[in-house]
Amino acid sequence: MKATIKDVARLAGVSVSTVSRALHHNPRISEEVRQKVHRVAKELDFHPNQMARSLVSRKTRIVGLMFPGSAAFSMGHPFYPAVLRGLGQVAGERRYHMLLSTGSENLSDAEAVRDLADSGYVSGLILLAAQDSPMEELLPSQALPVVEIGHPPQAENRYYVDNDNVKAGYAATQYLLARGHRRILFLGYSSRFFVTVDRRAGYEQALTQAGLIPQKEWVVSSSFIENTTDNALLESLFQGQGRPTAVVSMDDALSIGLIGFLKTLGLAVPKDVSIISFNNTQAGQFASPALTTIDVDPYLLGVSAMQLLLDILKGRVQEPTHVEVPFQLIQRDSVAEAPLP
Amino acid sequence: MKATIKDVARLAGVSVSTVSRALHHNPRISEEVRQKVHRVAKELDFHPNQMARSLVSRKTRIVGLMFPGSAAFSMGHPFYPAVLRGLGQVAGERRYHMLLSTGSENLSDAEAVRDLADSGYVSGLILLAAQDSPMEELLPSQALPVVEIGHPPQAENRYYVDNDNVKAGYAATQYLLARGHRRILFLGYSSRFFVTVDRRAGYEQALTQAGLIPQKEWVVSSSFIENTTDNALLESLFQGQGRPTAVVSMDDALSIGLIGFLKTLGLAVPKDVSIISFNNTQAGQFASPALTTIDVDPYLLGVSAMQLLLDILKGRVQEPTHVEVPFQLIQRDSVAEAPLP
DNA sequence: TATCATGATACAAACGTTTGCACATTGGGG
DNA sequence: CCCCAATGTGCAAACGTTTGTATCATGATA
Repeated sequence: MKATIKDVARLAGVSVSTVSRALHHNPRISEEVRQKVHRVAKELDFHPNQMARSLVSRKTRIVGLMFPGSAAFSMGHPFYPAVLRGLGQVAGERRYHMLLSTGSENLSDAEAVRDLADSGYVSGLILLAAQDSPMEELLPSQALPVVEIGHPPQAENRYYVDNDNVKAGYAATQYLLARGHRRILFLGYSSRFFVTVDRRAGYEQALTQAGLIPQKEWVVSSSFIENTTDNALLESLFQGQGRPTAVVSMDDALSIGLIGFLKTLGLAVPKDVSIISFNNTQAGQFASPALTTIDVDPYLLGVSAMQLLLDILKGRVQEPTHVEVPFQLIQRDSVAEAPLP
Repeated sequence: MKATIKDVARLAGVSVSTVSRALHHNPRISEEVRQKVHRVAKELDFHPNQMARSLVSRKTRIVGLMFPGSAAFSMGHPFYPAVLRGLGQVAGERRYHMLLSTGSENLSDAEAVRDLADSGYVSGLILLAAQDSPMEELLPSQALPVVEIGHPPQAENRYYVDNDNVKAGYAATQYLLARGHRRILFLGYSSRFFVTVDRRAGYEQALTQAGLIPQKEWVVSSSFIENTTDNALLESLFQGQGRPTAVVSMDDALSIGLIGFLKTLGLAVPKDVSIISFNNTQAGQFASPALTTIDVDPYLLGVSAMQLLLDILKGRVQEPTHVEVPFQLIQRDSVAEAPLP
């Protein structure tokens, strides 16, 4: 049987309320009593019952985590474990716990969020908002603070943490332009993803600024796994004279797929085609050639998100804010000077 | 402000206790009242306060999850997301939630488990017990049901879910023996992992039964990333006449590393060396050659573990049990007939 | 010596449920 | 017509905390 606050009170020879205050370092308690209470508590291995505590305080020390398409699915990409590491680090330090959205197969993201909120177990929510989803309307109903990682379209009155992906897309493109490339392809997964949209804006901004006109046909999505029609499209693009000499690719996995694909067309990276990539994964580091890539620092994304949420819960943040996490361009071997025209 | 049971009672014109019983389908409540209560509850979007509920029932609808070296770290390997998917599926169906062990960097596995148990938030624990760890002594103190995935050395009075890894090791080795191989190497990560130990036993059993004598020097561990000394060892083993013609490799990632490594030695898979692998990852499926591998069904492992734990919590399982999850040998292209001697 | 401010502690209500028990209503059997 | 079983409801205690307010010493002030 676990020790309760009453046991501590009895053994310390004080009242229950005194124990409570002593453990909370309330200044109204004398140093002497405070020490004694702490000693007894330790002796009994007393841990306050969180349920009772939460019942009166109307708060828990748990935050809900919502990964797109349920945690288990997204974990396939190294980005998410890294975010999780950041989240867990801060949560652990501040003695919070993390509740995973249990992703049943037949449960939409929005339903999963609602479920988390309704459960009553969490005091706040962290949403990995990779793509647009209809969770807007149901959040106000529960009065739960929400921090999003990756920012939603209309983000004025939301709390979120993100890279400046427009700037990142710009930087990547600029890096290629500076090396003489003029025919630059933009390769992403799907325009449903926020990152794709933002980085594309940066890409077009850089092109325009260099006096080039962004071509709609040169913005392509593919996954190199299922979708053979996309690959046919890519194949036609890379045939012939006016082919791209460089690619801005939204993810290392995509880039690695691309390298293999280009090889089948007789094109070598970076000799014939340069690639600048995103996400700095281990796979990209060991690929050949090793990928020049932009590290968006998912760990820091996680750290910042959890810090922001816990600060909100503590009442230290009032107005909707966002935190920008810096990215870093990592030079390796997948980009070369553009071949002479 | 959220609706409480009192609001429902008032609006339904009955007492609080009647509402409680009505919602729990207590037979003492008349059908008429039951329906009315349910209607009002739905109308108010009433969700019972879990804290209050847990306070009296001394139970929560949360189970704690403990991944080795903290969730975020282990997620790098596709095995764990798959397990998580299974766990989440069952938890979701049965309206349970999952609390992640928040892995601060400076927190041992044992401490993390203790933290979970002490938190008071969880009613049971699922431990991904990949390797030996000193969590034995602290579990009895808390009266928390624990289900382990992957079984510990002395497993008599524990609940766990696992493959029969001895049998799996035997089957893998047998598969090679049946194709004429006699010089078979066993390649693992580290003998600290339970799976390595068990499968090795199966491996040796198969060899012995075929009239061969297991060689201690032919049980090697490597990771092909950091550890160059292991690779030197492997290199010497694969030089010269009496080299292995086949390998039993504990993981697809290891096998893929091995294929590349052998290539540098001028040896081709499966022509010169056959490989049978474990874990049936996507990487192994797309590797060249595609890996012949044993699928240990991590999803089912997760499903079974969560089912077992929830059944224990429901009081439907009394005695320590274990569940064996079947594995499956998937034939692809990394194993060939042994070359003639 | 009586009064008061000060500091330390205790009392008791409240949080939202569940559940053992008491109570009220009904209809049937004696 | 009375009693009793059966059926349906309500009362109130309990779960383990937190916290506003009351109480109690103590020593200083008048």
